[in-house]
Order: sequence, then C-alpha cells, then structure tokens
Amino acid sequence: MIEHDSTFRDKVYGFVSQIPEGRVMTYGQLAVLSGHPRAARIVGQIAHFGPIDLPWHRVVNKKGGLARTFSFGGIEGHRKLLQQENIVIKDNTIEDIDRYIWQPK
DNA sequence: CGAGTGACCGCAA
DNA sequence: ATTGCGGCCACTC
Repeated sequence: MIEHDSTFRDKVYGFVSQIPEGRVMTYGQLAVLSGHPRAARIVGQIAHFGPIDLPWHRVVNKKGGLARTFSFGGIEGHRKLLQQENIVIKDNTIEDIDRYIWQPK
C-alpha cells in the first residue's frame, strides 16, 4: 500500500485500487481519507486523468448518481459496468447506495 | 511561472 | 424543496 510521501493524488489511487467488486466509494469519502475533506472535487479531476487500470466506475457521488461525464463509454458505459457487478441502478442513480459503500480498513 | 477549468460536497438563504 | 457559492488539488494552456 502506498502511504509514505504520497501526494493526495497517490493516496486516492491507493484507495480506489482497493475497492472490491460490487462496492463503491464516494468522491467526498476519498477526499476525507486522503486528508482533504473539502477536496471532493479534486478527486473527480484525478479520476478523469487517472490510470485506466483502476476501477473508477466504482467511484460515484454522494447522491448515488453517476458522474455527469464519464471518460470511458459515457454515462451509459458507467451504468453498465456497475450493473455487471450486481449494483441496482434506477434513473442513473444507485438505489440505496449506503449498502454498497466500501469502508477501507 | 500564472490563470483557468473541473467525474463534487456541504452549508446558507 | 431549490438555488448559489466557497473550498480544494491536479492538469492544461
């Protein structure tokens, strides 16, 4: 696990890579865990430019809504990827998101 | 180097 | 319930 001289960005990478299948994390949650509670916005930015090998589709906003503009396959692609992991989505919003939230140890 | 933009969140009116 | 605005880091031009 990378946690050392890691920048905010690197910490986000670390957490995202740990999200298990069928679970999700919110931008705000990642911001808090990475040491910048008000930087949820930046997490989105990092997600946009981040490495494709990380499961960015498991990162969603607090309302359970999907990203407004998803880099890979658009919002429909995003929805499909989540549904593949047995996550129920209604109107581009995850239903009862709280039960999918992943809390890293 | 400086300025602008952005996959968001929470509080105030 | 909706609307507006500040905060924050990474990246581009």
